[in-house]
Amino acid sequence: MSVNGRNAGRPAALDEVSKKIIEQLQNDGRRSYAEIGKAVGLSEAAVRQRVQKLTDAGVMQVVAVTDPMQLGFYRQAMIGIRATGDTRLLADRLSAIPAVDYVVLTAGSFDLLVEVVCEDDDELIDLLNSQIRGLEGVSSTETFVYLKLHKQFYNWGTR
Amino acid sequence: MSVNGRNAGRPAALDEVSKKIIEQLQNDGRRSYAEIGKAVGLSEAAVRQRVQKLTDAGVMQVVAVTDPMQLGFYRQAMIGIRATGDTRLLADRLSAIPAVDYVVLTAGSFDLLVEVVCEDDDELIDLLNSQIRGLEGVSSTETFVYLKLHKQFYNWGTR
DNA sequence: AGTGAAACGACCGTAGA
DNA sequence: TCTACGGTCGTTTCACT
Repeated sequence: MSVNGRNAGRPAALDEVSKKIIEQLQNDGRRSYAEIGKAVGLSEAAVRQRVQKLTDAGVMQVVAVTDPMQLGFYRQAMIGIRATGDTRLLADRLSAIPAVDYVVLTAGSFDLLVEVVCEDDDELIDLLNSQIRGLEGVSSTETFVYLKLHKQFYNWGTR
Repeated sequence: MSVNGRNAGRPAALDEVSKKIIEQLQNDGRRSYAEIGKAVGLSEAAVRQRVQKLTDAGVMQVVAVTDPMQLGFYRQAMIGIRATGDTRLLADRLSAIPAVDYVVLTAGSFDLLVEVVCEDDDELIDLLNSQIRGLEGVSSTETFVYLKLHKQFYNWGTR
């Protein structure tokens, strides 16, 4: 927790032990606390407390991530959007679209970037025409169809 | 497994039970097999076998994902890259840079999109000048600095 | 914040339908 | 591919430092 009870300030840096715990869970999210404890030199209970705290603070979460291709979603794309009006409202509406799995407000020649996951080209075309380009505040879009997702890392922050 | 032992073809669609299991683990990657079994109407051992198979097949993996902001990485950006030569080689070199956490080959006005995670603007500037723009095959870049990561979903494929 | 101990529950291998 | 079961190991709670 932060010193003053708010979380407005910049979070305190993690110590080396917590970083090691996170690394262990980045390699395998189901590794037991006891095993992690052995690796980082802490008791099982201590590891569990730290994981709990890290999770509660939103520093990390243990989740299943899936491979869209393996699940029948053969078409992914990043869509750059130029917008008018409040981009936060637009981001909310974009987030509500099931095929949209990533929304970020940016500075540069796009105001938003959204990643979409589709079953095929037809769904992507429909998505663009019927769901995205029609949204209020979307002035133009540019689509970058994924040819190959080369590499994706989940070790943000610890590297 | 695929019928002929290779994984070249399109994977078979998952049945409803496996989808439910994945959903459970997307909500909480540490949920016990017994608990998941209760939710999907299967024994603990059956759930365990299916999770093992899904993991081995690369359909899903349970991992810790972290929030870069909470770990002191206050600057993220997407970089669009126009390239000459073999983009696969370039993608390999980009993947080797620690600050790069996402590399995708695209069709469109960029040949690659890479996401980077930096501590601050200085690191981002250095990354662009010293590590990315100097790579052989990079003809131009365009940087989209993240103002706010609005939403990120991990339920790719199941939606 | 950490340890240690005891009760409980989860996990894993194996056998069998 | 599933259930059933027993041994082992992990997790949880609590008292203590």
